Amino acid sequence: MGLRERKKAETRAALSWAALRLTVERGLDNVRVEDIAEAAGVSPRTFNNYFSGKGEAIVARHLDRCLRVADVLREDPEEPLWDAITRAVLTQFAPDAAATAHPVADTAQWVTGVRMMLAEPALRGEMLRAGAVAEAEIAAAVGDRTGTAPERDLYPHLVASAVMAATNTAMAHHLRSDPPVPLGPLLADALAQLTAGLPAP
Amino acid sequence: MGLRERKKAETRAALSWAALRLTVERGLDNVRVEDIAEAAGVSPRTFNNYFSGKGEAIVARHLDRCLRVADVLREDPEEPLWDAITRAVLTQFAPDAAATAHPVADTAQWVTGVRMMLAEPALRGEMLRAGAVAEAEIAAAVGDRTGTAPERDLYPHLVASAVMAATNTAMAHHLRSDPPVPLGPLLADALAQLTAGLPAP
DNA sequence: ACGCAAAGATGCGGATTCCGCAAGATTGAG
DNA sequence: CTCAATCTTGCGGAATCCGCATCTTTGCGT
Repeated sequence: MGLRERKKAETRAALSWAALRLTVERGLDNVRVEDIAEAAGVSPRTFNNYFSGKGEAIVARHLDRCLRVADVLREDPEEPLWDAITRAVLTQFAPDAAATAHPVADTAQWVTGVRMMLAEPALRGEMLRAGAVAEAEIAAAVGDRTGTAPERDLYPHLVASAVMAATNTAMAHHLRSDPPVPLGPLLADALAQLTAGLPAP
Repeated sequence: MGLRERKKAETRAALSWAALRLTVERGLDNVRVEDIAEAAGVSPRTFNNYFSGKGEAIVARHLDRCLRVADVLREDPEEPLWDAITRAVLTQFAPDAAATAHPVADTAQWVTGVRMMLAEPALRGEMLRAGAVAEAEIAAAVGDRTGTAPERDLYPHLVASAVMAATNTAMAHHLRSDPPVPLGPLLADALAQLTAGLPAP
C-alpha cells in the first residue's frame, strides 16, 4: 500500500473515530460536521469526501467489523457452517480489539454515552443499514460454503440476516444490562438458540 | 374517535401515501418535502409536524404493519407461539390489504419504482429502523406469551429480531425475483426454516 | 533527479432540510 | 355559546450536503 492509500485510510479512521468519540461525549445534536473535521485535522468539506453524513462516519467502524465477519467465513470452508459463523462473530465482536487502540479514560461514562448515542433513532437506523450492507457479503460467503446462490435461494440471505439479528440483539442486551453481562457469552448464546430453532422456553 | 383525531389520521395517511407514491414514481432525490405537502393538501411546515423527514413518512405504512404484528400476537395466548407468529406475519404482509386501498395503474412500473426506492441506502436504513421500533413491541408480546421479561431475558428480543429478519429477507427476495415469487409462501418458508434452526442444506 | 498526469483537499455558493417561535384557525367540552 | 386546547401555517435561522473550480500532493516514467 502506497503513501497515498495509507494517508487516505488514516484520514478515514481519524474522521470516524472523532465522530464516534465526540458523539458519545456530547450527544449527536451537539456535534457538527465542522467539529469532527477539526478534530481530525481536515477541512469540513473534506469530511464529505469520505462520508455522506455524521451517521455514516459514526458507524463506519461497526460496518468494518461486520464486513470482516464475511472475510472470516471465507477462510476455512471445511469447518461446519455454524461453527465458523460463531467463531467469526466472536472474533470480531467479543474482545473488541478496536477499543484497545483507543483506550477510554472513564469506562462508565463511555458506556453511558454509547447508550445515549444508540437511543438516537437516526443512529439506530444508520447502524442497521451498515448491518444490511454487510449482510450481502455474509450471504455471499454463506452461499459459497453451502452451494446456494444468493440471487436464487432464500437460504444464504436468511442465515446472514439471522446472524446479524442475533448479533444486534446480543449487543443491545449487553448495553441494556446492569451490571453489564459480558458480550462474548451473550453472542454465543444467541447464535446457539438460533441454531436450535428458538424453541419456546 | 372525534372529528379532530380522524382528520389528523387522514392527514397523516395522505402525507405518507403521497410520500410513497411520489418517491416510487420519481425517485427519492426528485421529491421535495414541498411536493409531498402539496400532494397532500397541506403546507410544507405541517409536514414536519407529522414526520421528521421524507424517510419517516415513506416507511410509516411499513411501520404500522409491523406494529400490527405485535397486536395480533396478543390476541390468542393459547395458540402455539410460532403458529401465532406465522399467522400474524402472513396476515399483515401476504395479501397486502393496504395496497387494495390505493390501486396502482401500472403494476410493473410500480414494482420497478419500489425496487429503485429500496436501492436507496437512506430508505433501507429508515425501513430497518421502523422494524427495530416494532421489534420492541413484538418482543414485549412474545415476553407476555412465554413468561420471559424483555428487560432481563435475551429470548423475546431474539425471537422478535429473528422474525423481522425473516420478514425482511422474504420481502427482499420477493422484490428481487423475476418472475415474482408470491410473498406468502416465502414468508412461511422463511419462518419455518427459522424454527427448524437453519440447518445447512 | 525531474517533471507530468492523476488523485485528493479545500473554499465557495446554492439548494434543501429541519426545527423553534408566534399568530391565526378549528374543534370539542362545559 | 364561550373558551381553552389543539392544529395549521408562515417566517427565519442553523446545519447539512453536494457540484464546481482551484490548488496541493503523490506516484510514476524517463
